[in-house]
Amino acid sequence: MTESTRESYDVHATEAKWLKVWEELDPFRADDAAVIAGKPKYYALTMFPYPSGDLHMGHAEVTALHDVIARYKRLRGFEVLNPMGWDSFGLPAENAAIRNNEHPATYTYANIETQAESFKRYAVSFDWSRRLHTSDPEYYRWTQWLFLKFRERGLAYRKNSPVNWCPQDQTVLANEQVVDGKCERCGAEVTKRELTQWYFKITDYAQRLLDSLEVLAPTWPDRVVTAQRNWIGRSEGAHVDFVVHTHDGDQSVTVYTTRPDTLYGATFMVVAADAPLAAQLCAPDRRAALADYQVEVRKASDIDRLATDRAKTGIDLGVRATNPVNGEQIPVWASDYVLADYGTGAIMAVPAHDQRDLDFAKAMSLPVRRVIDTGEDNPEETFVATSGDGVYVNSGPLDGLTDKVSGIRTIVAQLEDAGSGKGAVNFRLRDWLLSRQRYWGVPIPVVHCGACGEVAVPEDELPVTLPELRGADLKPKGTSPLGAATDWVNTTCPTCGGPATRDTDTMDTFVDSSWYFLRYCSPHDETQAFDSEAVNRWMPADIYVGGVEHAVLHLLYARFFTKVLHDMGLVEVDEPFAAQLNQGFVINQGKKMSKSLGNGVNLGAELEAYGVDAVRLTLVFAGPPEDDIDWAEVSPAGSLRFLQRALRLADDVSSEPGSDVTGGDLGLRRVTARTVSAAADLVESFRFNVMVARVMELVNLTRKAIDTGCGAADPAVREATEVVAQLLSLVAPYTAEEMWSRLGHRPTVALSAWPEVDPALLVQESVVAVVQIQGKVRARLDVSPEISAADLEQAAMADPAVQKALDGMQIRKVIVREPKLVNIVVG
RNA sequence: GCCCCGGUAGCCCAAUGGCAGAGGCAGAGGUCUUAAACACCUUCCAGUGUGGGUUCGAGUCCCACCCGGGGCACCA
Repeated sequence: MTESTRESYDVHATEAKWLKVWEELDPFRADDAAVIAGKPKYYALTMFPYPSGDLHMGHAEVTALHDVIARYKRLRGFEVLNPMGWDSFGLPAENAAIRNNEHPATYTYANIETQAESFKRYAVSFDWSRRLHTSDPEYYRWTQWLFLKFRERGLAYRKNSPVNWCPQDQTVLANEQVVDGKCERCGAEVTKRELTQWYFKITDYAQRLLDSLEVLAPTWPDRVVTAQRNWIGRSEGAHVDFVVHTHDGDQSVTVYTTRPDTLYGATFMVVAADAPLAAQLCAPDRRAALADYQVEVRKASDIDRLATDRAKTGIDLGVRATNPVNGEQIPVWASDYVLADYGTGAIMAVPAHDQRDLDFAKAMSLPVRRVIDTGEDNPEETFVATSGDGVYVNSGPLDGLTDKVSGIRTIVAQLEDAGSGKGAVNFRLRDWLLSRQRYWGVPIPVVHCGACGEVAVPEDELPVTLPELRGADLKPKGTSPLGAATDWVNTTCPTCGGPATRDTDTMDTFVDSSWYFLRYCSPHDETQAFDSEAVNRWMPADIYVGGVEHAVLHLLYARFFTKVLHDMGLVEVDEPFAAQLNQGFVINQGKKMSKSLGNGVNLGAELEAYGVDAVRLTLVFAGPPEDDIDWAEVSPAGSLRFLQRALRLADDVSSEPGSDVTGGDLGLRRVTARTVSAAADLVESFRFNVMVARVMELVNLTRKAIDTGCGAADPAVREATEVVAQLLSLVAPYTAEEMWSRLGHRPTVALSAWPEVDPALLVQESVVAVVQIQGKVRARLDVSPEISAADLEQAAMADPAVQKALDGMQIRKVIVREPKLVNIVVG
């Protein structure tokens, strides 16, 4: 061993050297012409970052994992589209601008440059020619265009409704952005406000969004599919019409129920206290009480509402309703336990078989009537509602039935015959509230005209660019800061030419990210949002790598957008992401990294200490991609040692490039072939950590072959080392490139072809067959992989150790699984 | 409360129903070295959360429970 090979590996010099070469070669540009000519495409997509500061460990992990796939597919002969951009509108830039008295663009674009430089150093194989930023007018012009198209189709509309309000960020929030009653971004307790806001009608797509999950389920993570199913929240039941006898006459009120079969047990009705219906139905002498109650309800935050042990409250509206199946007169109440925006905002209460109704009945001393005898204690006495199957009682035509399905079918048929109800489906999903009262976002391209009303800005006047505001102008004050730019707000109506005002809200930044993956397909097109041909060429994204925190936010919205664009005939696919991989978090010492805990790990410092390759390798090797990585439990120093070992192999190889390998050491050749074959399966199934383990194994064996085996001159050693360089190129591009170069090849290893495997090398010469007696191993036999069952059994029986163990035993059964196992059952 | 995922060596993790160990970290010993670092070699370590079941055979399949992580939740 020479002295020089024992010198430690100067990772930073290697990085500088190859970064320059790659810059010149520009090897990762996706070529549309190649795909048109018939080369198979692969669209590798990773969730684009928000430009807050420099890259952190999370970015390092997701892009390291993502790049394994992109680089693998490139070696496998695919034309890979691997774009990167920035989700560059949003609150942090705006808050920084207020703090520093500057424009949000300053912060945003400075951070983008920092992150872009870091990504380049990090050697992710992105096609930088397709880079986009959602805050560029060239991009958001088309976000506005899409909004107008949605509006034309009736999928973007304005309504007045109670909305989620974040008092900290001074803006409304979508349902999806309220987590446990708190603002997803800042953690402040969310309150309600009644405002006129823009919505996307995502509820029109609820069923299709649900149905397609079936198609996605095999290739999407379970937790994402489950989360979306839960979020869409389909339930089946019935609409039932009750006639309410109000002071102003009879009024039909429809309730939604999943248990129409318990209709005979409905002893009262409840309407949402904050719905207009409550006031409509209310008896005159109860109106003051209702108004008082409504004040109480509005004061309660979502946090209070969610408290599980919260006592039921409500007021009697002083009117009665007729139960359509038995004519019974039941009281009508208003309460906040019924939600205004789910179902019809009114329910029939069946306290015997619904715990919430029972709690309310108990609190208000309302009657309870059991209509299903489940064999459990009677809820009328225990105040524990029963919800299972049982025998129907007190239920007219249902009496005697014993299962829910036929109970529901019978009662729905009866309601439909009588014209007082019908089967119905309901969704938990609400429309997507897209208006925001903040500055740094896409202006809504609508003007409000006293004469013409709401008027779309004509397409040829897009983009409606943001007015120049900075610093204190941006301070949140409950209405959009855009309203202060009076020159901008005051405009003329595109329809009548009269004075009009611009809509001052901006769009939720999730609108921007709902279509960026389409823009990547033709990022510089100045005439349209995207070129449909290019989109049809590349879409769907074959893999989408990103964080599970978007399980119901971005991923649901992007699916909705894609389905709408499909319906508009603009894209062929109706699902954007064929497969998905969610990485875990990088944590430290068992906890999420945070400033307050002081356990943050700085990516830049790690890269400085161990180099890009060692950090990437550590992240990929740590465990399954979905698992969290505790940085305290992994060893970037160990990764660096391994990379040095691998690199040293390349120095030791002494055969010439292109040497005929057919006469090379067969044992090593077999391992090399098996490693290549296994690596392909492992990458395809996202088991990258195991793939790395296989490469380590090959490195160890090649080392052994050089030192104590066939020797450095054997062409099998070259073959193995070249495979190491190629497989390592998926994870450690600098080291792999350096190896490739030292092996006498021209750059770049990233574009070398996936190594071919001679199938003959995958066939084992002999295998070890295990002979068990009662499941215990008694002998091991070297046999041919093609051995017949009879021959294997015979060989097993002939083995002396087996014969000794079987001495005097009665053989009951022999199980043979050639060529690997014989199990002899005695007894 | 309902639903999903997981629990293998001191640690991170492998294991088409067929010998519990591929790889790594940490530890121990050794070779090399004046010594150390580097490198290389050798080596210790669990019967798979608990209890049942299916099977010739279970980490793997089924049931119940415990623990950890996640989703939904006053959604009728």
